[in-house]
Amino acid sequence: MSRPLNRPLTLRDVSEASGVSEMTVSRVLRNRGDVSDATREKVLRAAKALGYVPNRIAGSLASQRVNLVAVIIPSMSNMVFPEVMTGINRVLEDTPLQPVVGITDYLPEKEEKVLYEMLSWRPSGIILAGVEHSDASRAMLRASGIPVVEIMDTDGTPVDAMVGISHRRAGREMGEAIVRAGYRRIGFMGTKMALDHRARKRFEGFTQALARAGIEVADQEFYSGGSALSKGRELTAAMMARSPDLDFLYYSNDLIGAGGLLWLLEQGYDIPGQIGLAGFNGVDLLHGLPRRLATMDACRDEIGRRAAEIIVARTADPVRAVERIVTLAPTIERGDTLRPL
Amino acid sequence: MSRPLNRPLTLRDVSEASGVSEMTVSRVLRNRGDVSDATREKVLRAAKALGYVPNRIAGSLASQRVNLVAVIIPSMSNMVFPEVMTGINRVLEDTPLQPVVGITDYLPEKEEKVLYEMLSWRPSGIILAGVEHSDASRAMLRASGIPVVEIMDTDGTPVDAMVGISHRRAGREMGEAIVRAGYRRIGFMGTKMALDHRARKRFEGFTQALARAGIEVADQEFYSGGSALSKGRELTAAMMARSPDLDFLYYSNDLIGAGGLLWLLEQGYDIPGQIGLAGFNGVDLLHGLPRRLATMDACRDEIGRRAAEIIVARTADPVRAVERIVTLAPTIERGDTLRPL
DNA sequence: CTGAAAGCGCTAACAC
DNA sequence: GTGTTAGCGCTTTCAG
Repeated sequence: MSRPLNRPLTLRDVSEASGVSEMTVSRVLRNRGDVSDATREKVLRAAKALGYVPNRIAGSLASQRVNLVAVIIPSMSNMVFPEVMTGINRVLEDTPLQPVVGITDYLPEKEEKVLYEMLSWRPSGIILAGVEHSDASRAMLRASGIPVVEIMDTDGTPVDAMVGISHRRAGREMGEAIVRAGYRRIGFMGTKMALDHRARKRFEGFTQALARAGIEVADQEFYSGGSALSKGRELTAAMMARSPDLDFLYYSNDLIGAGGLLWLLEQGYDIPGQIGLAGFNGVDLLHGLPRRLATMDACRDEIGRRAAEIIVARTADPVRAVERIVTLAPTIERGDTLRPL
Repeated sequence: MSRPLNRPLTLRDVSEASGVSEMTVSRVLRNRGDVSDATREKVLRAAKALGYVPNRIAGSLASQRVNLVAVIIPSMSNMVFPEVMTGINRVLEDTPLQPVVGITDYLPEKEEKVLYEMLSWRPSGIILAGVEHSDASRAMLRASGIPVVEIMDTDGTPVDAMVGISHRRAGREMGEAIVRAGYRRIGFMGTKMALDHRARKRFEGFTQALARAGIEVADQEFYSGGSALSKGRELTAAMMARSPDLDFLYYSNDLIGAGGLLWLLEQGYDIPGQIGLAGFNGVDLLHGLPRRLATMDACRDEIGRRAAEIIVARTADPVRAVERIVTLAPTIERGDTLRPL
């Protein structure tokens, strides 16, 4: 029972089946130019009957237009990125543009490779996460001659356009809020940050805010891999054993924060009196936990939307000036784990 | 400060810059055929200096080969699918094939549209979720003449190949395990299942297993949208208020199950003595909860891997016979919420 | 080992 | 409204 590996149909097949020239068939199928209703009917019928699917490879080569937008992100399992994708999708849905996703696994070399692959398809625009890229990547982006939007982070200089939040500032503001709420013995937990620039920047902003208040991070711990929730438990248990006098824990993401929260509640800690907690991201998931973790929205959906809008605007009219740098302002959600002022 | 919307480079540019014919430049860039080291050097140097990125549109048209694999899934925020993607990626990484993702939002019309779009790029293979598709979609798949692997679910007839688990059987087995553990007053909570065929099949298998034991589902509730964790709480609270005598709750996914678990623990229920719980999927997240929810692994990663392997095998050698139907066998993880036998 | 010619399937641009 | 012509940038094929 082998399937019929038959030659794919071409415009010519539809042309012959309908008795209309290839050119007119092409016009009908693309809704371009005036075609009489009679011919249109004939063509559509023939195309459907044959099951013709146009060949965009040929079409794109001929028209020098490719309605693809390359979206390059570090990971799909990080929750954050699917949400950014949702924002992008919503905007592109109303346009002829189609997103195509590439994954870098947070590896600069892989980013370079993926970018090269993507560019070889001559997309209409590129959206990529982060502002730190290899020299080769930057060169490719610049040479591509297409709109490029770097997203998530605005602490840096974009090749072209940029949409995101300042993670340094996000960390700083959370640090300030914590200090203002009266906490003094503060621990930090997060991913190993060698390649996670945004986590690093949040940490930098955070320590800076503490420093201004004359406080140092009392304890810290970094992890990699594994289920974030249980990591949060483990790290928290270990840190509280080591530094039982801590009165606040700042987590680099909500999931490990949630794990810590669950553990502390089980141990009978008084939250947020005895100890306060905060995470980062504002993930939806938190809404089902026993307490709402204090966090900061990363504006994921809006970042996706704004980035896509820039691509759309530039694609429609490459000349018109559009905002090049969009800095969104995340707000602190105090939840139930950050003492009220 | 407008960017240089310059003409993209072509092989010809590299040819002229290096003084080597276009044809030989092409050979060097694709590592095909024998080229002297001297020329190879010259070409590579020129290409890099110019920042040349080949045009795959033209290349694919000429060679009639496109190294893309279309992957069509309902959603990216469902956790399940990113994990399937991971499996697919791992296999394709070692090949020239590249996955391209399309999202259907569980809508048949959208699936049809996305499929059409994808096919218009003449991919080397298609992986798509589910076995229920519109007639038009099936027709397109059949006419495409390329390997098609339907994934997740094996309760149905594939167009070509199929990799997944039997959701009907999964539901049945969980039902049997619950009955065997001695539970009798059983409630069910899940998504509205009009378009989620897999959830529906699990439910069918589940009720069938209960029926065989002379039991009917004592209460049931369906939801849509919202944060799954808090939905789980709400649904559970409502159901326990309505049917306080339930001794088991079966959830159509782990996230709402986790929400229910948290709520029940807070209310002081004795789990699994007074009331037992089970979900579906085996999501990693559960490992950080106060109790491990009983669940059933959906084999997401393996499904992705096996599907990709089929595509790879068929692409390498369209004639060689490969398994057409791969039914994986998920096992029950009893966790801490299903009474031991 | 290298090059020249032909054409992949479609569309831009121009006739009629 | 509809058809004709000439490529798009590359690779296949064949000749040297």
